Amino acid sequence: MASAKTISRLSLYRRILLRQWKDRAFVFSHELATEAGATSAQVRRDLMVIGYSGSPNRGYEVGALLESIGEHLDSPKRQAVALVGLGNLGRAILSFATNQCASLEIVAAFDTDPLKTGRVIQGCRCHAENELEQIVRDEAITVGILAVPALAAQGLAERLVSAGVSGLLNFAPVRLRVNPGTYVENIDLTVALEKVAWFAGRGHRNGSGLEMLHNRRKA
Amino acid sequence: MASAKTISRLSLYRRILLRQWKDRAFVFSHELATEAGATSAQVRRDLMVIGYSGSPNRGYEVGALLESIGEHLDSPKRQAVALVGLGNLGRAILSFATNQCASLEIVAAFDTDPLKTGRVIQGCRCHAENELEQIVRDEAITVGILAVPALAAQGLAERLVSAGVSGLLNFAPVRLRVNPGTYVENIDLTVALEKVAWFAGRGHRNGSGLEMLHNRRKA
DNA sequence: CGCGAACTGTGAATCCGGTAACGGCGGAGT
DNA sequence: ACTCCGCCGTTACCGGATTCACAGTTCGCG
Repeated sequence: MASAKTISRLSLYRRILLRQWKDRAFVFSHELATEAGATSAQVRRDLMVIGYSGSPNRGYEVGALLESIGEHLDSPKRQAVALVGLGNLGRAILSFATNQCASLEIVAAFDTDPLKTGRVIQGCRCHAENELEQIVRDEAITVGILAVPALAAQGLAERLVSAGVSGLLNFAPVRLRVNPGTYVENIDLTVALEKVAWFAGRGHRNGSGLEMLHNRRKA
Repeated sequence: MASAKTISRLSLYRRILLRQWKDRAFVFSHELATEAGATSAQVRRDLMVIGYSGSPNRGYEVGALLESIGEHLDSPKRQAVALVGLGNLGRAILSFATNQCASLEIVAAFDTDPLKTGRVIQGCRCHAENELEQIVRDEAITVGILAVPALAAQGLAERLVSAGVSGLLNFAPVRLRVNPGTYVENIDLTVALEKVAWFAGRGHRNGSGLEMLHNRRKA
């Protein structure tokens, strides 16, 4: 049905619409495209997937489009998210995510540091890690964010999954081994940095044919 | 020649080798594969690209393989990196990157906060942003990391590029418009989180009988 | 020394995603 | 009302990336 790439782009389209065209009536595919770093054909095709139709010569009606994207991206019920690890990275994620996603909420954070456990940081209560299973079950948490050192990641991932989490966003520089049926998205800073450095040093082309995470400019 | 995906995986292979098989003599493609979350065929393909040959029934010689990867990933000269933005995210990146990459070094950081400028944070000196062009030129910085708010990102990207940077790692939730020839890698936390949530909600679990949600047609 | 097992290297086939292209429609101008 | 223009929806196509499959090679062993 909808591929992961399409989902990513839909999320991006929504953010763009909300940020700068919330009050406009209509928007064209090529406008969304230039703003998202894609082509107009790609935008149209993504919107075809979600089944929303614009009108010729007018474009897409912003309000209805946003609603339609929401229906396909957001889970019918609100999804609860757990953040594991409250170092610099964890706090950065917390401040990013709190205001951003409508249907997602970080309802609990975990850390081993006794200076942090029990306190409320950026509106989110920090618990000790031995309470993890309990709270994940009680709050019906389905998504986990791992912002912990590499050595701790695998064990915590297993605990999260066995407590009911089915989606993981992993910042630790390790490939997690989880049971099939669990979705893992890895964000690997080291790899990303080395990739950029490689292109900066040698290849002088922009990332074409890459996923939308790469900017694409036309001359 | 080598695609971006291959570069990413090579970087990952190297890290895996260094972390856990540094002292072993030989390694098999399927071992690297399971550790990297890939298939053995993929590993062999990637290693074919860099022109390193293993020996049948033995596998790849770890030391020589590491060296060969290094020749293809690392720039002949050491590359200097600038980090712009020293909020939580910036500091997290700093601590990640300092020990990790051999041939990359974050030589300067920038922030607008006068409490930070002039100080040395995690072994990296923090400068005011108006010194940016000067320092980028003096240090021959080729890679920039943007860990700043969305509104500031585009302007800083342009300044970095015009001062000589040719690769950007962008954490701001904006698609940068830069001149062609500059490589941009976007890391978009919001999009990543929404993607994970989507898969967690409508999971791709392998069991049979998962109901398909149908697309509403809009008139 | 020959056999079997296990791994590598690589051409071929397949899969996937993105782009081009074209028909259709709706509003604007005359 | 008719025509024209621009944009949308959709299909067909294309190129890259991944996987398959198999030949080639090396080592251990009886």
